[in-house]
Amino acid sequence: MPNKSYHHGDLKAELIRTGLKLLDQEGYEAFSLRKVAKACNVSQTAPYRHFKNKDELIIAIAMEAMGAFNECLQKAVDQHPDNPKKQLTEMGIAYIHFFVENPEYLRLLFLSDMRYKMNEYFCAHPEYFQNDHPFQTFFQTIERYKAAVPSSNQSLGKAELMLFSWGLVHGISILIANKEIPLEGDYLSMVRKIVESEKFLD
Amino acid sequence: MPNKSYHHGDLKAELIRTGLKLLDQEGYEAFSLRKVAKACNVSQTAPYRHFKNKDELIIAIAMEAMGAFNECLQKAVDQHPDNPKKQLTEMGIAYIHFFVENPEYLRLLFLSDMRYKMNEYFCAHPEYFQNDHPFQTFFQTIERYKAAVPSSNQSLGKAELMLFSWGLVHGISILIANKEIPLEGDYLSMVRKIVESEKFLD
DNA sequence: TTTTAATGTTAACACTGTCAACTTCAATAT
DNA sequence: ATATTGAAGTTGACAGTGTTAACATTAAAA
Repeated sequence: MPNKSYHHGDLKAELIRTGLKLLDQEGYEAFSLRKVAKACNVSQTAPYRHFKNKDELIIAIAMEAMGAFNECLQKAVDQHPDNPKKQLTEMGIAYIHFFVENPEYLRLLFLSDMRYKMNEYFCAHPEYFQNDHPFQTFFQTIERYKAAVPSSNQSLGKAELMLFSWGLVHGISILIANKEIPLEGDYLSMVRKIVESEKFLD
Repeated sequence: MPNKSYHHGDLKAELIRTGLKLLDQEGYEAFSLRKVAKACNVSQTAPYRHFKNKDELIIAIAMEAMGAFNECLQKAVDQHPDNPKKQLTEMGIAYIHFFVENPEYLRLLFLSDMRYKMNEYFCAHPEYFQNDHPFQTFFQTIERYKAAVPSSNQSLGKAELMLFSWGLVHGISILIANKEIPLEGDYLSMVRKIVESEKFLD
């Protein structure tokens, strides 16, 4: 039953929710403020009462997506509380799995122009960055691993290991999600082989 | 000296050249057909005599960029004709270096919506894909390496090694170029350490 | 020399983000 | 209880976008 009152009640939340759905359905480039407004049965300019401009709405949507992504990583980590190495590999696999199954999230979070604007936003709001940002989850997992297996990859410091493992799963996610690389068969088993490859861990 | 005649002479080439410059200067989202036309001293709709639509111009521009990128990879490979392993590592480093120094190329070639349209284009024009596409350069280098060092990474097949090494340099390029990861110091020496890390080659 | 097709132009359309000005209405202050 | 105010909605307008249709120019082919 549509709320026919002049005031909507919770437009801000519905804009984010509807926006995420539209972004998922129609892609980043086709995304338009007016469409979101229309989908919420509200005038073109109503969103401006809740967001300074289009970018800020997209950033809010991206925050939602970032949270979901981070939860996914954290869950993988939490399933192996006493095994830092397995935490790292399972988190890596979860990373790839999440983005291959949700390619639109990948574009929103990392592959669109929004990425640059979000970086600015994070600089302006460091408190967010320090809490449940995937970067932190990744970094902490690396630190636990390095602490638990001090002999590991002696030639690579913490920063290099971070760049190595993050870069690896990030790149693989994109290559698969964007169909950059022709793959036959089950990508997940390939990914597991790679990520667990003893050649790069331990 | 501006060519004042009604017909331009070589508008198509100038559109691509000017377009690449604008893309580089103002970024992908700010890029507009009308601006390119204006920059070429030509009416808004003149480009439509040479390209079916905006996408086709961008694809043409991306082809140029793709060629430059592939040349860069090929050059790195050619500098070590008798050392397949060094070919692979140096190509990887060149890969990262190219995109970190030309982040707008990275966006154009891999991070924008254009990526998807280009994939469709490649499917329609497989002859291009088979020649000087970076994918081929990468794949051939992997194959030479695998042939030269058959014992390498026994647990990983050619497809997995491809996904591993390409994913690694691709991901690292993006993390650095997009400033996703805070880096202090010289990124190139870090990259060299990682890519040459004996843990993942041999 | 005539024809024609390639290459240019102008005018218009629908769509976009955004602003200014106006309206409604719930909550607060008197 | 009533007046006021400010948050949240509206309409209308503007400049910029991609794109199409109709027309103009001119180099090359017939």
